[in-house]
Amino acid sequence: MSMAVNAAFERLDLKLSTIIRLTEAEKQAITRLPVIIRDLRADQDIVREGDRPTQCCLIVEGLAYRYKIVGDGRRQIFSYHISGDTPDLQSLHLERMDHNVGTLTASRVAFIPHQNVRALTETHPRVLAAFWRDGLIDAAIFREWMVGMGRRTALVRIAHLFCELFTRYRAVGLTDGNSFPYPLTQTDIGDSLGLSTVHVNRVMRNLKTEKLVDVTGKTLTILDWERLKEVGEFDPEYLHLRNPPS
Amino acid sequence: MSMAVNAAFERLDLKLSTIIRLTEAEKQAITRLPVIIRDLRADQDIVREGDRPTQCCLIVEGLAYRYKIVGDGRRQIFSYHISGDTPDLQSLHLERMDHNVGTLTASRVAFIPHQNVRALTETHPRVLAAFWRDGLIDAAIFREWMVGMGRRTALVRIAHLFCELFTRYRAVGLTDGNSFPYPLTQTDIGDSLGLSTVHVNRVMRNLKTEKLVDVTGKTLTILDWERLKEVGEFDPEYLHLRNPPS
DNA sequence: CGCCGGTTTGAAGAATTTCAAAGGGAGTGG
DNA sequence: CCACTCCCTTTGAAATTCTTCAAACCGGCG
Repeated sequence: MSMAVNAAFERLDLKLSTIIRLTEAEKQAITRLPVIIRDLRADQDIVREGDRPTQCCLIVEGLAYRYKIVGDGRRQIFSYHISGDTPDLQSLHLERMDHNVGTLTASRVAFIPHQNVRALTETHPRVLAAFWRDGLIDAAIFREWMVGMGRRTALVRIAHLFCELFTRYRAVGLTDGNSFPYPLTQTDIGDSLGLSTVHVNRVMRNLKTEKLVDVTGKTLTILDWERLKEVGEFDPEYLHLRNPPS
Repeated sequence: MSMAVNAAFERLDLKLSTIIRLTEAEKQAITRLPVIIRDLRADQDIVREGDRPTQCCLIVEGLAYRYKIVGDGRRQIFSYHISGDTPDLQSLHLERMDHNVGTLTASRVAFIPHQNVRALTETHPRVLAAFWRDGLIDAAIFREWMVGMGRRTALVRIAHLFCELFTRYRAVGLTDGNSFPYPLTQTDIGDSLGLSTVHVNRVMRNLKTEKLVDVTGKTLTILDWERLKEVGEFDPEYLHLRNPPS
């Protein structure tokens, strides 16, 4: 297995360990899951609404996202998924996909047959609990986005999203100082937070001129974490991390 | 145990049975969970953000809801919970509550110690899967609300919410023809869908003058289900019911 | 060089909020 | 049984946020 896949499994272990500290045996049982690796280009669907998957995916490298297309072609993005995430674990229990999972960048994805995941959770109940818990955190993130879309202004929402992304990248060791990979377009941000691209653009300019963030190439740098947290009304509690950012 | 509590457990069984058809033994194991019944007045919190619950709750009668209060006192409602629902099952795996659960009406609630739920899921893995699945449907509902807040107009959102409530009440046998219990205020609707009370009022008037719904007392009647579904862009797929409404 | 996806800008328009106040209806106390 | 109160609904008008449309710009890449 490639280094990258091992690293992704380690990030998964790390994430799952946040309350139930897994034993070495449990971590190894996860790492030894049989996988089929696929390399996908950007903007490819991993699973589609209506599919009845027989396998789950683990993001090894790249950025994936969950989304739905509504009647008139508009898109709502629900979440972003980085290395170590398992965005469609729900397919274990919900036969039919009610939304899409796709890649935002070229990505390497590991597919694991449901039967092997089931076998793992049957023999390792604590791993099962960890997977369950992981999905509950997904739901907590959805709720936090709902708060944003329902009750916060565009500026707060965008600042909050940057705080969340930074915190999650940091939790799995994928930040570089105050920078993290940022391949998102302003349209993606808008489709995530319920805003038009034009408005995202104007708010981003504020964040930049206020020296809160800087975007260079496909990297976002947080220039003033304290103030960004304040502007974004960001409290990482909902992410249920063991070591929240200082 | 009172009739009402039995009925609530039957609704829970019904809900959990939607994919994994539970055996009589499994249903009985659920029904025999030890419970402490409490009667709560309207507008009481069942659990609060920051709490570390040692028990889960089952709604027996009444209407509960999950919500969060943001900085300036504004409220975001995430979901509504009726008889047979277990709105804080997540506390089994997420130690600290990241939001509140409260009553909207006077309600009867059954509390079940975590240790008994854990014992049940250890001896009955299929019940565990059913609980897990139930939480995944919660998350699917969150996503659907996100679509609404991000990408649908106020009219569509409100019509959609009414469709959802009707469908969920119907699934547990609590509708009366095309009517269902409706104790929500226009402020509640607004706090659910990210709208002001004033605007909710104006949209409700449209729905009423268009003869789509009627609100009398604390009952909402759907006057034209087909058109309401259409206006609300409602597709019940996300609820993952076995028998979606015709 | 020229294309392409993404960003930026301007100006007009729409949806929705805010503020302020009046109206209604159900329950409570006198 | 009336009067009062409280909560919720309804209405009007002005203000704001955000969207839409349209076009120019920009930087990387084949």
